[in-house]
Amino acid sequence: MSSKLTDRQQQVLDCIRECIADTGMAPTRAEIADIMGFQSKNAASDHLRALERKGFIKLHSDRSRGIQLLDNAYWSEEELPIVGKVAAGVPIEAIENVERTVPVPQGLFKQRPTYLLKVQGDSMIEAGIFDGDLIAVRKSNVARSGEIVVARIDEEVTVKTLKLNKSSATLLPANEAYEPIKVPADQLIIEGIFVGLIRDPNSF
Amino acid sequence: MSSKLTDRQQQVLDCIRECIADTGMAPTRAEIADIMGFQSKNAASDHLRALERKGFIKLHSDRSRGIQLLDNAYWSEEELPIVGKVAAGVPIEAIENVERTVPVPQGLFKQRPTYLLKVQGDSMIEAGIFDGDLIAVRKSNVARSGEIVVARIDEEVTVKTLKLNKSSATLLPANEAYEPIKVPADQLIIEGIFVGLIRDPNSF
DNA sequence: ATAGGTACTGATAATATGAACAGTGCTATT
DNA sequence: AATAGCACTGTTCATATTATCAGTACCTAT
Repeated sequence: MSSKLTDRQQQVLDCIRECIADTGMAPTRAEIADIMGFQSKNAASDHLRALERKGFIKLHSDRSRGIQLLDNAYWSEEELPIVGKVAAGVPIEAIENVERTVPVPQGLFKQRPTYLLKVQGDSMIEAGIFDGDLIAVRKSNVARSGEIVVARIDEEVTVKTLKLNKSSATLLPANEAYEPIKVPADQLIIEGIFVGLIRDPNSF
Repeated sequence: MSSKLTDRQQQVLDCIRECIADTGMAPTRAEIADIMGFQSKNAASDHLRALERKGFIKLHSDRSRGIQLLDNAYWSEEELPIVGKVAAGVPIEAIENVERTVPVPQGLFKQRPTYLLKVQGDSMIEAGIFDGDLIAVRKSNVARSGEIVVARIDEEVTVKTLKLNKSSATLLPANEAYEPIKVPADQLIIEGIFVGLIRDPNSF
């Protein structure tokens, strides 16, 4: 239903977004024509109809500036639990008790996280993941090679970059001081995939 | 200047907020009158003038639905603007146009950010700030030594760790490949303080 | 070759909306 | 007692804005 936009339609949509970001108001047909360089207001009308038909905006008929953005409009917020601490160095602690929850809106990250983990240790600092950071994790039991994953070995949970070979998996730290961990494929349990990071320098 | 609102004025302001949250459009005088139960559109006009005089909204004259919620009102919810890109390497780009907005809840960071900046360059990688990261910035024109700040030199904006001496300031990169920038105290303008970081590995 | 989508120009009519003015009643302050 | 701000009703007028119709031109798929 929501087919793709043409270049020109995309430009008009961007123009509407800019207007709203700029003034808080949606533009009129005349304003769109002005910004886009149309001689006729109807050119703008045509584009708006196309954008509505393709599901990107909603037009409120007979209302001034009655253009409503639809696609990225629905950010519903969700409280995500911090389910525990995860070692970025030596694996230490298991995923267990919910310490507290943090409001994470849908749409903050491209992939929707399932829960948050507080990072302990410094084995991922070269990947920009520091001690104390919160990482957003999407629950998954599979992962592709190269992704940063939350993995469980025995009863311990750790965050590392995953490298998959034929029959074995390697958990790669991002810190020269640590050694890669090689695990037989059947002993490795993927808990989830790293989909975002939140850092608060003022949280202790 | 921004004196307090009367109960009725507060109600009108809330009504405007709701309208915008609901439909994306500001209400007309007639719609406000309708929602509030006024018999006359002018009652709404009067309230709008009062709200503008007290600094809560901006009225765009002769424009339909030309009601703009001002600073304290507009972004106080959750949507924070990404106001531009900032160089973490060599300063390149100025704070300017709003690209898009991202929903950032109140309690996500200890200090409430005013806006977000997209980081360009790698001069802060040892501080865990990577190219493409969004940094949350609280607007401020003062900062303490040791804080990570967004600073403006001439017309260029950059993010660095601030070190203050007697009469001069030093902007310290977190990357061995870059040199500290020493600036006379009067040529340095602090734009804001780093209060949080958001990274989305899937955003591109 | 015909139909439909895209991408416009140009003009007119209908209506939505803002602005201005003239009032009323209340309350708090000087 | 007078003044000012608040909180409205009611009306009129100018203009901002949408809606619609009539065209032109180009391109693609049937």
